Amino acid sequence: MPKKTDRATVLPGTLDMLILKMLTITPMHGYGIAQHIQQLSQEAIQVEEGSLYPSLQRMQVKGWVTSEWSQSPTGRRARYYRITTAGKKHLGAEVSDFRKAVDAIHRVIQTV
Amino acid sequence: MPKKTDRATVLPGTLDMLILKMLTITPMHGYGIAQHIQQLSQEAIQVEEGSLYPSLQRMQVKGWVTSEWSQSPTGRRARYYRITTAGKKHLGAEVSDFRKAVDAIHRVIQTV
DNA sequence: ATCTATACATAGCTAAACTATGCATAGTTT
DNA sequence: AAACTATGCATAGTTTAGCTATGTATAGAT
Repeated sequence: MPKKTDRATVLPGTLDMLILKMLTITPMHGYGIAQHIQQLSQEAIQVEEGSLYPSLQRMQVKGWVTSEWSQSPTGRRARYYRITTAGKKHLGAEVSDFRKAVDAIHRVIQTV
Repeated sequence: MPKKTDRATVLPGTLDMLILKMLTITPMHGYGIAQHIQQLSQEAIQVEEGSLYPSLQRMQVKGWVTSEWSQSPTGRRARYYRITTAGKKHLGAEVSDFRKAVDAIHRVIQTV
């Protein structure tokens, strides 16, 4: 029996944005991206591998990231992702839309 | 050819919360809920009927809302929804989780 | 008469994120 | 030497929310 999906993502639809943001720091491999997000969010966000890698592949198809095999600091092979110019542009739009959306939701849920 | 789904919801996963919040004001029918959310969000959020009614039904099954047929002020039949005690409790948790999630995301995307 | 706004509802599709699983290797522990 | 843990990538299959599109129906305005 598969486990009941009790709690979904922190906020669906924001994963791409978080990943792209991490890649503006420096090119990273998937595992590193997940670690960074987890640490920066103070353990509030944990990116599942089954979400992470499909997302990276989608974004590669869309031209927001590129990737190449390389060596991780620990000497293991790893695929390093790099944000593209189009990716940066998209990230900017996503962050802007996110802020607007949050503001809009706050207006609604703060009503007395 | 069906239209490309270009922009999804403002923020997926928040619809139930918004609907429940509206019902804390007063019992409303579906159409009224959509109008209220649209106005309070200053037109930023538009709730599609194909999202609204399924959501109301799901929440009814979960026991967060009840409903009954009645008359709208314009004299037309309308199904009025009312938030339950369980619904209020759930709403509180949702709002709390939402705020935490937004904070966590902000921590990540505000990194320099 | 026709059009617009109000009002509910569902069938069918899409896409994101999840669970579960598989593969593989470096380093540590027993 | 064997086992375990952490690192690392990837995909198959499922679930679910929200969407598009469509149908029904009626009050009020033009």
